[in-house]
Amino acid sequence: MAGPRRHTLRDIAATLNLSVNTVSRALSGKDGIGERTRALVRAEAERVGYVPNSVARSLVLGSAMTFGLVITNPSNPFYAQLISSIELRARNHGYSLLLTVTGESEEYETRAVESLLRSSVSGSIVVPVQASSDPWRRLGTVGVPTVLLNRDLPDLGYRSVGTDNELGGYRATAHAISRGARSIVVLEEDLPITTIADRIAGFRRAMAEAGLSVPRGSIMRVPTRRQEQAALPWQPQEAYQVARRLLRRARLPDAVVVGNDYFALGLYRALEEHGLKVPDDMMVIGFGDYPFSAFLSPPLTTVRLPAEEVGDIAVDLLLEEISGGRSDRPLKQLIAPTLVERESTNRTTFARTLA
Amino acid sequence: MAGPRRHTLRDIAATLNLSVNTVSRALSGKDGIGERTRALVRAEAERVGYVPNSVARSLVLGSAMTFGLVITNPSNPFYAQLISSIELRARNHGYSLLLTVTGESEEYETRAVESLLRSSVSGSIVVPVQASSDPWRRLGTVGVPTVLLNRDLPDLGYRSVGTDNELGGYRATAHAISRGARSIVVLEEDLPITTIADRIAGFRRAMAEAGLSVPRGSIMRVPTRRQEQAALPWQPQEAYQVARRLLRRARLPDAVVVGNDYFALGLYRALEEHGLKVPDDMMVIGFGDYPFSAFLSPPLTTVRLPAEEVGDIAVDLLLEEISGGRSDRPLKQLIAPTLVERESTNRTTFARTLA
DNA sequence: CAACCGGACATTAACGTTAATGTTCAGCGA
DNA sequence: TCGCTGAACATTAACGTTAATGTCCGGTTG
Repeated sequence: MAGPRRHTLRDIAATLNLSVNTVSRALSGKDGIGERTRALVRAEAERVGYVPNSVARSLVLGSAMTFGLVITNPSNPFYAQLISSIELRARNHGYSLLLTVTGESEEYETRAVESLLRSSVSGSIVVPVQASSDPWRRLGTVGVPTVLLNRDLPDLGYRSVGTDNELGGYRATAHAISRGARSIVVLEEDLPITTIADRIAGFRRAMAEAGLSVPRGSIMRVPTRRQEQAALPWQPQEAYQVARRLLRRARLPDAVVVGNDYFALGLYRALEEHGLKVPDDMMVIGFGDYPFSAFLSPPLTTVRLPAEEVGDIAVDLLLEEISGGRSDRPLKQLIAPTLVERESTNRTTFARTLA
Repeated sequence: MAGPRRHTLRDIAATLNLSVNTVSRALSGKDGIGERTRALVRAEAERVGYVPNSVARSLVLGSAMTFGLVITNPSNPFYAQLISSIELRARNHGYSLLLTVTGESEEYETRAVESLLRSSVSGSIVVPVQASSDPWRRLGTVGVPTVLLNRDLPDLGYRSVGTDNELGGYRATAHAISRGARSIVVLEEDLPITTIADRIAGFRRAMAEAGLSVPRGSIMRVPTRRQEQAALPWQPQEAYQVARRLLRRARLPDAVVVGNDYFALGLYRALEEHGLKVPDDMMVIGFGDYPFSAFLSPPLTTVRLPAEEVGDIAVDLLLEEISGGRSDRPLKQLIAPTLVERESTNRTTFARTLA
């Protein structure tokens, strides 16, 4: 497969007895070229199957027309959708996508920054592992436009897009309350990211507004696996373990709000093993509206995240940042998620478990 | 964020009164440089935060140390895992990943090829949309090493890795038969790819070996959405529609083997609506062992695909192709999938539906 | 002591493209 | 007819790096 050498502008110039510059201008449609010549050049380029070398182009133009996309875990359906929508929109604007997967590992994240700098990407869209915002600060100092995706690093001045997790947590909780829940437990991932803190804040706000107390043990944490293992479908299993601990309690909550729909799977399993019915014995509210959630038994009420919109805005923000145009958009953009009501909160009889 | 100009080798050379070449050699650890000088250079590079420009490097070396990864749909959990494992291994070998999403669209695929050529990737790993292998032939002629992933294009001489779908289809079917199924229906995606044809071939082989007939209507097709919509979680819904058609039949099959676990979700729903129980009224065998499949109710018996192994081999094959080393590996590699037995085929009573 | 050697660095060229600046010459007006 | 103009092209430089040669010089060798 070690094919023939690629044809360059110089080759075409040589066979047509033209200068390299003329060929370049002819092909890129600039003026100052005779119509006859242009046609000749185009024909020859076509004939030899000329493909412009965008590495050389990048070097002289100082821009690689490439975005760096740094994602923690493509196996998270939300991120998978983000990848798709970002790739599509970036390409529509002429940019390619350099993908890096960090797997929630700060070490990989640091390396990713270095890699982005080296390849002189035009900009980068990043889901930070968080905890430390230092690696990403580096990008800014060197002048790489950066947009934070889904998770914010407030102490950097970067633009960011994400879902309004506080609102999501609020809506999930308020919905449960409106369906009669009085004691609610939250199952959240154990990561130091704004996303999760926001959701919990929303939960607390909804509880407070309803005058409900949030006793100790209302927030349960599901441990996170990192690095290589992050891509593995671990989440339902880990959530299942935590759910079993929950179900050993003397007093069970009326509803459980989970941090993502994988957790709901684990919870469903634990409930089934305990002979408890959703929603009559316990209501479950998910987060993410994953592809399977509408098809669970019972179908899962969940907070739908506007992945496509978030991805599109991320690209738009980055494009604005690159073109340097001040925009009327806010620096930090939060898209409101919507609650999708399904059977897992459709409580008909109110068979409250008694202590 | 339009930061300061990046420091180059020339800057360092100037401040240290050295030649550019010396600085380059000092930093890249080549010999012919005095220890004192090397230390000086390294210190200065550190001080100014020097980052090598890999675009320039790529230009002179003729290799961008980049792989093109062309995937149809990241929202397919199998591909999501492939992306993760390929990215990890590629990066471990010093390669970056240029991601393209085709969404099963031949138009996007053609554009992707052009884009790969332009960016002079060192090689590419490709899930072809298939039907036409022409765009990919182009890569070969220009000398871009290419490995086909998961779907083969037999008429090109490219290396390929994938799962042994024939074996997968066979094992799924044979398992159903071993659990007492005599009439089996297959639900497959409506795509002209080897993957699906192979699975069906495996199904037929298993049926033939058991002396069972495959009447018309045994293979049902689930239509595919393309392009932008390909990322959407459409599959369970479409499969549900097809499953409803199936359940209107006078004579229902003992088992249904589906082309991917999303389809199983749609089937579960349709069965539940018809008041039919899995596995006692009908057994279901999935394909893919998606993250949710172990947590369905009942847990889904399914064919597990060795995503990580396939991804790793894809990278290895590409590396071999690039280094030009003939290897002892076969050109086409098929990894055997394994059957994961769960409750959806654990038939205890044999309540065969009668016509 | 002259010739040689090799370490340590400098100089030059090259990668393929684009941008800036030159050159040529036909056509035109004064 | 002379000089000017501008279209159509050529030439040169530049992007930042690496590779191939060059040069210098102190030290070794016969």
